[in-house]
Amino acid sequence: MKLQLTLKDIAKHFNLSVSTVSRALRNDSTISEETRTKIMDYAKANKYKPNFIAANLRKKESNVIGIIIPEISNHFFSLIIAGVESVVDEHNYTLIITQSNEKMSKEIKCVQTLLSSRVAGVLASISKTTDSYEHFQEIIDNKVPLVFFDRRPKSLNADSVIVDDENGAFTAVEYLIKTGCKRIAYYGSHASLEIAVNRRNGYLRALRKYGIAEDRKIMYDCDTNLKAKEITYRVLAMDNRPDAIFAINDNTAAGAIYVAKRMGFSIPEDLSVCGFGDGFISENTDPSITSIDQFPFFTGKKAAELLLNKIKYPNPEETTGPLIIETSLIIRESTGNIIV
Amino acid sequence: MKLQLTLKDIAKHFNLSVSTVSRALRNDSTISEETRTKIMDYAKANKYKPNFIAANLRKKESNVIGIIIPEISNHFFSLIIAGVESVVDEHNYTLIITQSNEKMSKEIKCVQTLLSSRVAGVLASISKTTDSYEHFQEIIDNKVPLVFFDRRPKSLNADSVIVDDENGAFTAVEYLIKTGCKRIAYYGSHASLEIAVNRRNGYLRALRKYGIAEDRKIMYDCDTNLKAKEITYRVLAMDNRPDAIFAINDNTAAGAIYVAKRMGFSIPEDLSVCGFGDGFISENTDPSITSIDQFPFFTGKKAAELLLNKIKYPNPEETTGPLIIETSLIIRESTGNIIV
DNA sequence: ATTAACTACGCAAACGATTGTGATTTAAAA
DNA sequence: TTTTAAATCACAATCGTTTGCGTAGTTAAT
Repeated sequence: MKLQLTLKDIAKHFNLSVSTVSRALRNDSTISEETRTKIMDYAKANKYKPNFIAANLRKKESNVIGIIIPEISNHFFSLIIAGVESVVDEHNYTLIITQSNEKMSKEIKCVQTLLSSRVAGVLASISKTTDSYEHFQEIIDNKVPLVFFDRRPKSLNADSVIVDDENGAFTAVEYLIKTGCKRIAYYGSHASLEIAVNRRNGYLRALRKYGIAEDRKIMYDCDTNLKAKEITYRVLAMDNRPDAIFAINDNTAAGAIYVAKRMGFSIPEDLSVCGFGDGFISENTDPSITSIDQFPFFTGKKAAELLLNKIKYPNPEETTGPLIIETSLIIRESTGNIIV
Repeated sequence: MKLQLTLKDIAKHFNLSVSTVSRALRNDSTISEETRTKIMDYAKANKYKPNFIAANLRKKESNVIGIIIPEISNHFFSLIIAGVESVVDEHNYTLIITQSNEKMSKEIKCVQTLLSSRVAGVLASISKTTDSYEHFQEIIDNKVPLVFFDRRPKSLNADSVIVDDENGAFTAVEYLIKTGCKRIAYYGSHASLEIAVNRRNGYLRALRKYGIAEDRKIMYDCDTNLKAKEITYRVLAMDNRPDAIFAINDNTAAGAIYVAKRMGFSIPEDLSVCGFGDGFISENTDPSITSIDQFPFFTGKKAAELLLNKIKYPNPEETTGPLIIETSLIIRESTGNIIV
């Protein structure tokens, strides 16, 4: 048995030329109806599979798009991948997934791989440690379409699909205020991440709007479950303790809740807690966590659609402004009711 | 600016032949030291990227391996992907990810894509709805190495890496018994899935070992959070109610806990609950859930290693027995202490 | 009957890399 | 000085497709 049937094999079988077979399979009308069906039937019966490699080489185009993800097993990103996959698949493209593991060195390697694979376009979310963008510039220089999602470089003129973190945070904090919270702590992350800055800004804007003074003493650098478990004892034991905690992600919120319950606080009566990101933890904690849904699947879809559009209508110079995904507040049990 | 530098471009620049450039870049000693470094320097300076497509076509081999996943956003599978990616990357292969969405029709399409992409090998976990295996047989017929992970077809002679579900379930239930539970309910899944059957068998074996009679009345077809929430009211309200629940996955266990708490039962005093799979929900519920870790990252690693080994040392006929991943019981708060 | 216009297909050159073989140069051996 | 072998590199085929162009053979128009 031949390993893989080729056009040449089919041509030989019918005593035809390779080009005729090729055209017949693409249903080219310059080939007679009779010959066409004859060839197509034979191809189907013998499970002919076009060699994408050869076709792509010849056509100098590719049906694969590449994606660079900080961490595949992160639920948020895996949902983005699912969204991307849904549209990529629909358009008969193939997805190559690479993972940076939040390290710039690996991220650079990902770019090399994707470029060597001559992908038609790349989707990327930069790693936390990335502080120079030459590798991404190289993608642009090679004129392969590039779209960032969620996390994007500050100093690069490229398309992107980002979440409206600022508004999301604002909405969450405003909601806390409307439920009667007057002293809201912030558990955030390093200013190096744009999303962290934006969420913090949303938090601050909400405070300002309702005339609540910003207090640095209850704003923490705390973005993991573990850190929240460490810090929350101190936070809730202080004089003039916060009556709410707004955390940059649900894992952190869960850590805060864990500690608060063990310290005897009841939630949301004594303390309201709100997370961000709606990982699926938030539904399973007790109480379940009020949070901000970022619609990662939708984000992935939009990013892929934008990329495919750029592939279809190439226009290297032009980049539209970022596509902004609006968030949604999901109210659960860890916050109180709005006071009218 | 040229789109992508090729060997021909470099050759032209130095007035050398393409073959010389090719050999120089692979550090072939038949090319003079001087020419070699000259070429390599130039290539590096101008960011030459070998065209994998062309190389693969010529060499009739591929540096990409494909994976077929039922659902990417499932945490278990995303961890498997991460494990796969880690070894695939280490060996300078590229990963193409396809998703069956638990549908056989899509799964067939995935196989077509992978075969057309002339992957060097494929990793697959079959979808829940797959009931014929011709598409996988086709992979084998084409002599491309194939390794199943976690879920495998019953009637196909292929390599696989599977979790020792039977022993895992046995260990969990034995532990429940040792903590004093005498009437253990089972929340399981359809018999169509091999893993469901195995877990159930482990459950039954543990009961037998300790002389506990199997009772069909407390064995349920219940494998989601929602179903658990529906069913548990009834389960815990019955006469002679169970003093423990062993659930086929953590989501289901979380649903049971949710209801049990609301019915006023305290866990684990009144009711022990044990899950399976150690999704990261289990750490964040209250109480956190005792569960069975399946080591998905490790499973992915092993599957990838097995596949790469088959690629390296092709031996189409021979398939070793399945590689079995042992599980581990993670004791948390939803179960009691062992009674000595 | 001659020319024009189709129809249906084949030829051959690409795409970019790899690799066996052949050719030239140079230096060493006889 | 001639022979030989090693060192360097070029030639050309090849992987499987695609595609512009050319060419038989047929039909229709003049």
